Amino acid sequence: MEFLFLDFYQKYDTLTLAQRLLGCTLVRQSPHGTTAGIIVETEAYLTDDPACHAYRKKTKRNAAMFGPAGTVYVYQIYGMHYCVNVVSGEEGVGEAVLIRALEPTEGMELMEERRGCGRSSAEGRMSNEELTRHSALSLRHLCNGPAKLVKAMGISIEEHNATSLLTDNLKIYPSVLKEFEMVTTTRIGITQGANLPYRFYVAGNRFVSRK
DNA sequence: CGCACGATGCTCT
DNA sequence: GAGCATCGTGCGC
Repeated sequence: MEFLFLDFYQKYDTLTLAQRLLGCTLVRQSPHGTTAGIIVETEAYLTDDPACHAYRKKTKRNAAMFGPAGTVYVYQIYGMHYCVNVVSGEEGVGEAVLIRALEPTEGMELMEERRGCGRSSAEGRMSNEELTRHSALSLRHLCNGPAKLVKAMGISIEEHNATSLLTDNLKIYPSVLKEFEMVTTTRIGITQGANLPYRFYVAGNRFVSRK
């Protein structure tokens, strides 16, 4: 199957792209192995939107947002976490789609290692039934948040910010979800532009960060 | 299960 | 110096 080409990122406005990315698969290839997941939750950040990092002007941090559609924008938040965006809209404008959650499909073991969710000492005392339940729980929490998926996928500012989604290192494949219901809500964790309905997720999907 | 809160460091004002 | 596009823990129910 072919990955998404430049025209996919170029032909939609940011709000539409945020919706069209649902169901698509984010794939990361690293020397340690391949990890992948279906995008199940996104948020749009527009240039005239006070919550958008590019709302005021171009700075060193947000420079990647002003690149062409299909550029990767990674930034640090709360001093210890990172989030990843797909740059959208016209080059030079400054808009992007935040990827908020993935349904893991490949390389879950590697994801666990990167997240630091290895077997705890408590698990040594669990019955098989408990272990199965705990494993399922871990899977559900592997990529159900913007900073979690960045860590699980091994995405970093140094290696990925301002790079193109058309390279093997990090790319996106077309939607694997045929028909699904989409939910639209306000965005999470912001104060400015808090009532704009710019968050989208796959209805009923258990890997979404929050309902 | 849900809610409250502290960690932690960079960026822009 | 304030403010973060967050997460994990700890507590109460």
